[in-house]
Amino acid sequence: MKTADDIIDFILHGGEQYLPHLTIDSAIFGYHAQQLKILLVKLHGEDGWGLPGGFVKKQETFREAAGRILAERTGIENLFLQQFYAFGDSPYRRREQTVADLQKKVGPWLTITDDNWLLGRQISIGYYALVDFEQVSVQTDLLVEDYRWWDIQDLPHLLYDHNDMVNKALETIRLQLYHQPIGANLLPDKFTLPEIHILYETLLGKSLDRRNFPRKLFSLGLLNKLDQQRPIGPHRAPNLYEFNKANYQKALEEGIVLVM
Amino acid sequence: MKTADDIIDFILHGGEQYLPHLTIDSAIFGYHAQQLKILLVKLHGEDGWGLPGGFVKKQETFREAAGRILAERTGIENLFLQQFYAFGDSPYRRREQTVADLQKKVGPWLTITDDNWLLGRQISIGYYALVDFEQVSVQTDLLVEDYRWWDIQDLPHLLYDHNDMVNKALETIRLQLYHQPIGANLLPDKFTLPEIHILYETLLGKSLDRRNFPRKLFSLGLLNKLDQQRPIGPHRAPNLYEFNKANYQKALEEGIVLVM
DNA sequence: CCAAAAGTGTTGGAATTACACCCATGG
DNA sequence: CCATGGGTGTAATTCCAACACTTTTGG
Repeated sequence: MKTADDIIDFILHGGEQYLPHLTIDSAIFGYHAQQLKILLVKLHGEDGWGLPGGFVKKQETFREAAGRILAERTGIENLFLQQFYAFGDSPYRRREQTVADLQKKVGPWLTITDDNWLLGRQISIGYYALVDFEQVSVQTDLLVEDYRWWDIQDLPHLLYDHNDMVNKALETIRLQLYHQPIGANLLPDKFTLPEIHILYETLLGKSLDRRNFPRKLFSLGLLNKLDQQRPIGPHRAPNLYEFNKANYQKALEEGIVLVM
Repeated sequence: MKTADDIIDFILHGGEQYLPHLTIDSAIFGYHAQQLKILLVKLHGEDGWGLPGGFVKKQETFREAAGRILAERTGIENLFLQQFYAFGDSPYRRREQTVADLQKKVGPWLTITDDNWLLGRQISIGYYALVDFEQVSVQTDLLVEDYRWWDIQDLPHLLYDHNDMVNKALETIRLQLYHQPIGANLLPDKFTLPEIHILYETLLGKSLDRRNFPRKLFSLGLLNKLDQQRPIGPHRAPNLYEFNKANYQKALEEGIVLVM
């Protein structure tokens, strides 16, 4: 989706390639400077910020679509991606998109006819992703006017029902945190104990004991201690750790019970 | 949906009233004779058993649709209903329904044209419900040829991806059990400790200590002891309990942490 | 040598588990 | 009176939470 012609073709004939009335929207969480952030985009023709999203190709799985959309936006492939909810109930989504609505969005250069595939009620399936902030480089293009990482404490009013989506995604992540390990996709390969500690605190929104917290991860065999330190200015250099991939994978599949 | 004419109208013109390409399917669990059961239906024109489902009206929420479909099938209203997943990835769902497929299903009396609203890829949103087995009376009609409660241990091969749906629903319920109370909709208003005990064991698929189990429910204030017993043949009559509605509701909303 | 952050062990209390005997009932 | 299932308390253990001082580093 690069040139203006491509976009015109998408608006008029996208229905030949994509499923109509269904989008995937992704809450992409990244972690940086001890802050949990979420990636929002601003599209040309839209008035505010929203979650990055896209349509599902007719032969594609939801999962593949979510991965493709994410790769298009962030450049990262093979992410931890999880479906968290299907959205269709908000007043915005129950009101059908009319010819006039759509015409207003696309501007006067295109004429929308009443059989356009984008008309009607749109539902959305939400996926969340946890990414290493530093690996992401967002591409702006003819669709995406701007993008930005936002503190989740400090979100603006988002388009449509996207605030609901963010809240539901966070709620799901917090619950999942008690049954699955999280972090392998939010942190760099090698990280320090304070880093993962603050990550968990940020996700759960509460403070965790500095001495007890690592014990739980160790007792589950999730961490390997490395023989390296990271210099961090005029302070004691913290040790580096990595996830024990085998145990991490096992914990993902079989589930764990964490009490924090 | 009662007469043959209604059904013909539904097949030909349902798209005017319902959202195309989207169904709601419900995993309706009931509990009886110390067995967790699931309600399956067999539709006219289909070869096997599947979950009861239906379409969403254009102005209806998913939630309302799930409730309406459930009420139509079981006669129960105002149920505990929970969305658990959106299904669209299985090979069956990615293969589009063709004119020939649909024609075969509806039989030779109707002619399916290539603009029929039922053609194409169908996705489904799964809801689960927990119901009191005894309150349910299923109606057969021109669509539903037969219905039956099945032991979940003993399910047949279901239509399409419905086995996946049942498994995902069970998995979700088991996880939810640790964070929300369950039972008010599966048990009669008054029940005995052994009944709720075996219910939890059945849902979790593991045995729970007969003396420790009730203590947890009591410590959360979920149960009121009644001054009644239930005669059960030549044995000691077990006491009856009811849920403490206020605490139950609070636990539902705020969440709990159960370790079992 | 100083400021800032990392690292590390122990203890008291709470929560969880494990376990066995008596009671009530209807036939 | 007997077979069956219901009811109940305690002790041992494990798990969890709370807590403060020492070490390292660069400036």
